[in-house]
Formats: sequence, structure tokens, C-alpha cells
Amino acid sequence: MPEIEEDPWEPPLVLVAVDLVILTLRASTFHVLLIERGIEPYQGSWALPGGFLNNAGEGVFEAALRELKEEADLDGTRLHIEQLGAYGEPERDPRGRVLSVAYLAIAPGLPEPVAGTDASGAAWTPVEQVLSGRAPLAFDHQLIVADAVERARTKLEHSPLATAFCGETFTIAELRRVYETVWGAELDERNFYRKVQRVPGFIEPAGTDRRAGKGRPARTFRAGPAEVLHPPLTRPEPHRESEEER
Amino acid sequence: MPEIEEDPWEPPLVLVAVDLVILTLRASTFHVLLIERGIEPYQGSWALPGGFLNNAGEGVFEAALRELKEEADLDGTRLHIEQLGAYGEPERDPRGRVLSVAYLAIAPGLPEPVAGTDASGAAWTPVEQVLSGRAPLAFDHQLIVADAVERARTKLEHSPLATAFCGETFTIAELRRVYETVWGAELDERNFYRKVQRVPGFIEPAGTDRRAGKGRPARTFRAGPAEVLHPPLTRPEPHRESEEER
DNA sequence: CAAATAGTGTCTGTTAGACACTATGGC
DNA sequence: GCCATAGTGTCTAACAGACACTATTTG
Repeated sequence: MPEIEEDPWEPPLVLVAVDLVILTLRASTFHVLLIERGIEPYQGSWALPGGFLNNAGEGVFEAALRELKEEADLDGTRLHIEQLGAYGEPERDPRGRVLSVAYLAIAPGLPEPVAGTDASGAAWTPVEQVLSGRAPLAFDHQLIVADAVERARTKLEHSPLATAFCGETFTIAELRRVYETVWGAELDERNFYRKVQRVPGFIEPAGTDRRAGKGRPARTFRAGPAEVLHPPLTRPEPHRESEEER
Repeated sequence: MPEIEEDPWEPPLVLVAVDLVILTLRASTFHVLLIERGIEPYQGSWALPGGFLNNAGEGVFEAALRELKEEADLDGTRLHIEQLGAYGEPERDPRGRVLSVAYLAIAPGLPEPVAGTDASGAAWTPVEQVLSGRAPLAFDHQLIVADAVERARTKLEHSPLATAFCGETFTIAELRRVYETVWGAELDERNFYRKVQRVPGFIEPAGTDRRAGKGRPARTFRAGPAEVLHPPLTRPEPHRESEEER
């Protein structure tokens, strides 16, 4: 049976959904956007924003952008958005066979408490609450969030993803807080300050612009053209108690 | 319109396929397994092995393992296999709406020229020929292969993926040739030798075992328990002509 | 012995991390 | 002046890359 069709046999048709993991930083905490489901299954539960393909002519990425607009009022063309993967276990949706393509989107920290449409409920929820299971999610959405967070954590090392958490311009301290929050680690301000500037194309000065807070005003920067960080910013190891090499 | 269903509206049903990018090293060259298509569309063209889901109860990963067995006679439980992503552009298959979930599999270099079943034709093809377009592929399979190769190249740095290209046990020189071939770069044998051993959990000695070739016999190793490389093995930069920092 | 491959020692320039110090703002 | 935050200098230990050297096999 080398080929896919030879008998009068028909492969199964499945519903295709798109789910969005929209991550942001709010008040130095790592948050994900959740929607309260208005219908069965899992009515009343929290879930990732998303939905089915609109029609047979809609691409999955296109559908992700549409859902981003509909459910979070965000413009995906101005955000970082990338595909996370397909989730296709047969039992993941009680309605029947649904394959979901998950997308990871990163938004700058928006001060508004919630998202766009008249969705019953939409809330930024601390990622920790989801990962720990204290905020249970519908379907396999906890797994999807875990994968998204892991992806974000490692991509911070090798790509300029961190700038997607910031606004158009940002200070180096703001950028550092992105790293610290997503990694859950403290970084030396002084070393970070230079390290980040030595990576070619990562960030570039934004005019003579300044910005005030409490202390000395900081220089501002914008994202540079680099798509990959050379050298990478390495995540500090959790700390080693005993020695075991050689 | 907060939720996915409210009108008597039905989302489109789509066909779900699985495609496999099976990579290996043969005679120090990076190869991918291709199948000659026996049916339309693209009859006679080369394509990735794969096929539709068998039935509504089959998971996509399960389907990938099945296709790996059917089309390449490989046991996926003994191979490295991971999901690459979903390819869901509406026009990617002329038969209609087909969403494909691609998997990346890494096999140790098998001496046999070809794969398992009675498939019309199956051939290990140098990856370069695919990437350069000299070996044109059906559908969007060239793109999928390009993504797979890129994934493999970067995963060599941070994961023990390279050991999946080797047999159960291997010498450090064999492991080094994996890196050199996949990266297309030369590595210093001596420095590689130690570097690789200093990564905790990457490789561990395989008994007092040895193996003969031409010169001094080499120690053999097997893959260790590490799932991530700390510190990573960094890919040498292609070489910089001009300076441009600071 | 020579050839070939495996494995070790060691030097040198660069880095990561620690942390003292200076700069510039608000009060 | 004081406090807070931004930004610089500099020391040290570790590391990467280069490459001379030793070791162990086949023929």
C-alpha cells in the first residue's frame, strides 16, 4: 500500500480550529489572555481565545489574525505572532474530531484590564496560575500554554522576541525586566546593559529621546533589524550545589 | 460575536494529512527520504512520505508513526521524532482543502539504498538538491524540508539531537562528523573532543568497548540522559570580513 | 619504521559575572 | 544636600580556539 488512495476508501474529515496564546507583561508579571466560554462544552470554563476556520478558503494563519482581532482587538500584523504547533489527539474535544493549530502572540503590556469585543469574559491571567493548575483550562489548553511559555523562554535567548513585549521604544531597564519576568531570574543590571548593546542588530538608539521616572532619565531604544541574536543571551543556570564534572 | 457558534453556521471540514521529513547521514552527506508519487496530483514527482489520517480515531502523532513504518519501514519509537508544524494554506493542495502536519524524524545512517515497502520509488536524496531546487518537490514540500533542516541545525546546538544520527554507540569522531555535515562547517577535532565530553549528560562511555578503523581505536559512547545541552555547542559564525560593532 | 587516527597539554585572547564607581535626574 | 535610577570602569576566573604534542593501532 504505497500510496494514499487505491481502494474506494475515504479519509476522515476533521474540524480545524485555531487557538491563540497571547502573552504579555502586566505590572512585572507574565500574563496570558483567557476567555470565559459561553457555550458547551466546558461552558463557564476558561479557555484560550480561538475558533474554527471561517470557510474553506481561509488559511490557518489568516484565521489566527482574524481571531486575534475579534477576540482581543489586536492587530496581528503589528505584533509578534508565530505558529506553535498542531494539537491533534483524537479525544481532545468532546464534540468530535477537532484539530487545533496553536499560535503564540506577544503583545506589549497594555494598561487596559481586558480585551476587545463584547466577549462574556476575557481576562489577563498570570501564567503561573495556569501552569500550576490553580486556574484550570478547557480542553488541552493548559498543555498548549505550557508549550507556549517554554517556547517564549527559549526564544528570548536567541531571538529579539523580548522587544515584542515592549512598546515601539523602550529603555534597557524595561527590556531587562522582560527577561527577568519571563525567565523568573534576576540579572545584573550593569552587565545586562552592555551585553544587550553588544549584540549586533538587537536594539538601536531611538534619537536623543529620553524618558522620566524617578532617577536619572534613560536612553531609549527601538528594535533593530536582527532576527537572531549573535551572541545569544544565555539564561542563568538555576544554581548548582555540588560539583560533578571532569 | 464572542463565541464560535451562534448562527446555524457550519465550519468547513478539512482533510488532514501527515508528512514526514526523515533525515539521515549517508556517506557524510545529509539526506532526506523522498517518495515518487504514483497518483495524481503531481504524479511522477518526488514528495515527502506521508498520507491522510486513517480514520477519525487516529491521532496525528500515531499517524506519523504508522506512515514511518509503512513508507520507510522504520520504528518511530526507536527514532527521534518531533512535530515540525502545521501547513495549512488553502491552496497548497489542488485536490482541495488539505491541512498537513509535518514531522521531523532523524534516523541513523542506514547502509541500504532505500526504504521499506513496495512503494513505486523511494530514494535518499541529498538535502542540498532539495534546498537549491534542483530536485523539485510536490506541493509545498520544499518549504517543509527547509524548515526541517533549519530546525535540525539549531537543535544540534541545544539538544542531544546529533546522537539520533548515530547508532546505539558511536565514537566522538562520528559525532563530530554529524555536526560538520549538518552545519556544513569544519570543527577542530581536539577541541570538539573535550567540549562534547564536558556537557553533563550528553554522552557517556559505553563500557570498555572499542572499535577499529585505520588508526588508533577510539572509545565508544552512547547518548546520555540530558535533554538539553548546558553549555550549548555553538555553531561557528560563517566568518566576518569587516568589523561593525560598538 | 611510516601513516593514520585518538587523545592530552598548554597558551592566548575574549568573555561573563561581580561589583566599585560616576552621572544625572527629582525632591 | 539625599535618594533613586542610569550608565562606566575594571578585576578575575572561566572559556573558546589554535595548535604542538603524545598514544595506539595497522601494514
